[in-house]
Amino acid sequence: EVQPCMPTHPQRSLIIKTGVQFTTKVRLLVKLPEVDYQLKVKTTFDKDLPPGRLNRQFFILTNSTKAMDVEDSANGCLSVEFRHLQLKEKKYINGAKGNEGLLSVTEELHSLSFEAHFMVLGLAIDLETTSLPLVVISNVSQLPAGWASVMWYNLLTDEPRNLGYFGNPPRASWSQLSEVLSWQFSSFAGRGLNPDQLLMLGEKLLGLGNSSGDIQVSWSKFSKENIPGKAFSFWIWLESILELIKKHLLPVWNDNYIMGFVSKEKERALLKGKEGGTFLLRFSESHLGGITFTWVEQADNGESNFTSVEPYTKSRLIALPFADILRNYKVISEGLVTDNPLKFLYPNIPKDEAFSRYYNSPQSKVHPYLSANLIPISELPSNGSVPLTHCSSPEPPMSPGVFQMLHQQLCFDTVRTSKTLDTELP
Amino acid sequence: EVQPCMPTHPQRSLIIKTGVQFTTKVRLLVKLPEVDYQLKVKTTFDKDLPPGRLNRQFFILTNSTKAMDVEDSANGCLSVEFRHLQLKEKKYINGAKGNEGLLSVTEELHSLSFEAHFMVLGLAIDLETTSLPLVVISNVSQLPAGWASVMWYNLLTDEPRNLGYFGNPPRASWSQLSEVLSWQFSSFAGRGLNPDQLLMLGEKLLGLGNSSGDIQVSWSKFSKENIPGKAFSFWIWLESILELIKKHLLPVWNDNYIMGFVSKEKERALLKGKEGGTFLLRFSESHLGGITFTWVEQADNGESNFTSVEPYTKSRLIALPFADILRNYKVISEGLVTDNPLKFLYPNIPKDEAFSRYYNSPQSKVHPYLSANLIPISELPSNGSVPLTHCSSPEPPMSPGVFQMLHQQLCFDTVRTSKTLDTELP
DNA sequence: ACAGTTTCCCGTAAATGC
DNA sequence: TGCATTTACGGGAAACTG
Repeated sequence: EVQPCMPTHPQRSLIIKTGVQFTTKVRLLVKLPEVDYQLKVKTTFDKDLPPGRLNRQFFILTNSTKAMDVEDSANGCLSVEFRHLQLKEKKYINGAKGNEGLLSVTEELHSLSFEAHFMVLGLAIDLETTSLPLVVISNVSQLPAGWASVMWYNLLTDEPRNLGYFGNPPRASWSQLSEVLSWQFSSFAGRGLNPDQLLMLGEKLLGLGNSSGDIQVSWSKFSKENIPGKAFSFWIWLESILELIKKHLLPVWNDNYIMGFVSKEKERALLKGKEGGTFLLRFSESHLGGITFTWVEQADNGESNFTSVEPYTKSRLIALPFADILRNYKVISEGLVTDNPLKFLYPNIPKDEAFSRYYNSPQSKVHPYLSANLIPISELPSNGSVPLTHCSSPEPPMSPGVFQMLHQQLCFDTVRTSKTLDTELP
Repeated sequence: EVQPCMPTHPQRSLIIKTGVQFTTKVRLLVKLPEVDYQLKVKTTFDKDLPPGRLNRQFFILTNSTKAMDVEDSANGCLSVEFRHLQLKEKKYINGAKGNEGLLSVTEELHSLSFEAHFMVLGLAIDLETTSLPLVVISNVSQLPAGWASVMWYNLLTDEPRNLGYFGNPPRASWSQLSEVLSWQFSSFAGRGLNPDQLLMLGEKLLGLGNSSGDIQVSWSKFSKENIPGKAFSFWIWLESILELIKKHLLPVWNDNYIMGFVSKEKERALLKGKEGGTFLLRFSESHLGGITFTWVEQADNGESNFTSVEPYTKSRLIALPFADILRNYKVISEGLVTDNPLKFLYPNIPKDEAFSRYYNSPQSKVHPYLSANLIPISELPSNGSVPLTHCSSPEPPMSPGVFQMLHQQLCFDTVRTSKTLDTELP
């Protein structure tokens, strides 16, 4: 009876930030003969609190009742769009905060309910429907964690409304999960992940050698516990890269010039023996939202030397777009500036052939002034470069597939600045 | 009877942004023998609207009545501090917006009133007092214009509450105004303006040659009309420099290494004949919030050649602090990188002697990576540098003085994040 | 003390009003 | 249509709160 409605861009709806406007729409699927007069729909947040009380309670600030109207578009059925809805937290007057412990706010699931009551031929009819589970956040910094919850829920259950889901969340198989991850990249950026990239992610998440069978991944391992030795979880790390791509690397990513997810070992194996100046682009595993490049030089004794630059993050890329960094990169050693060591994008694409379309022409020079530009540079420690060992790693493929299903379950309409949740009355 | 209260930092109080919390405090000056029980004070925004109705109307969102209490500090008199006050605009129900025309929102003056009523020995006593005129803004982008109004009001009138002031604002003499400008720099940054700098500002505002007598400056010329050929007024330009100093140049400014306000002509006159590589720092007159440097080179034929770099603005200085720009600046010409052309800060201070204390050591290098730095560079057009003419200009001095008076009239207390307006009951 | 969470509010962008 | 003004909200930081 209750159907989540159709998708366009996955703008991370189903996450609502307090104090920020959102939009939701309900459609009446059945044709009601004589009820095209005022049919009012009321929307309520967390209408029937489940018996296990929630940690936090919210209410809709703005007017939450509105009359249905014939829809503008084709089919002419009745619908209402609530705009400018806003959520606010109830202040627990007498310390009644249900603190169940355990669950973090981004694991707490909520819902919007819609009700309509009317009479047809002397018959009182009550309609009611409910949105998919929602996550409520108070700051955008919680959005990545909230989105992890929405993904995990919709990946693993068909229940339209199991608000206690994260009390005991099921595991996902790597094959399921890797599909969602690739879909995140394709929907959020435009290009998904290839089998090599997914393999690297699988090994990172599950440990080397576990990539053969279809291993189960726990919710905690995916999004809650930190990667060993790091201060962030797997998903938070991956999400920081999505963000970096979206803001600073979009065309380069979509044109497939960023290998991105490669282990350092594999990176060296790939570059080994390649022509001097061959480089590839890799996302930082040590810092959130960073991208670095590694290039190879062939020493006279036949050894390959590898050098990597400190990862560039958002703040650097704001100052200088990534393509311009690649274009003008220099190394300075004892005051001597070397030529750009980056010549060929792995395997052998001349750098400018790959990247010149993204170069920004230096800004127009106002006449009496010399232009003020920045060039990216690395200072070589005077004791010479750091030699690095290398090793190889395997790379079995992995095929896409569940895409359609996910597309249906996870996408939702978004209208302009605010989010739209779309639901239908039976 | 009504006295504006004492100053500490001029954090631009008297400007209130809608939807942002502010704080105000009232003190009872007379000792009331038997009234240390509940003495309630009510604060009202724009209590007695002047007959010429205001364009916009605001009200205090939060609770505006509070009981006086014995003050914590020394003197033990009664006072109330209203915290978390917030202003919201009234929506004119029936199009009653008084639109007097002419006045912009930052010229519209408002006020806060405070009232207390009580009985002493059977005598009903009403106390009432009012703040200095306030400017209400809705976005920080209006703050510079609002602050201009506050300055102009307090500079030129002693009336505690002439809300129609900007209907016909008086002119200021340049000697008065230049004091306030210098005071803005000293209070906002830490170092005021010297006579040479003020002279340049005077010539810029009044035209060359007008700097001898004590010319009158109109409000419009100061803050409303654009500088000829520019898209901003004199004050908006000056304020953009204050902001630049505060955010990016504070120690360098306070140590007096920024000449800043020099005409291009005078700049060249000063540098002419100086040792090659002598440079000085000048604020951009063409763009808001920009700083540039000009250096001189002595050609073989005995001529001086001057070169200036495109002004650095906020966005560039976020990427690379100004001192590091000076430190590492390079010029590239046909692929050849020259040494840093900046050698001596005018008149003859070796660059590193002046600026090395501000240099940022390149960030710690995470071991396996090469550091990722930016260096500031200018590309010399291949047709060679741009020759520039030069001329000299006079420089009579100008003495400070009214400082104390201004300090009393313009400073107001600020408490933590929010602004405080301080007023006293008679 | 501290970590998780919310609030605050600047500054940019977009929307709105005149 | 263009300009003046307000609203929206991301993002960093401070404040809160168990």
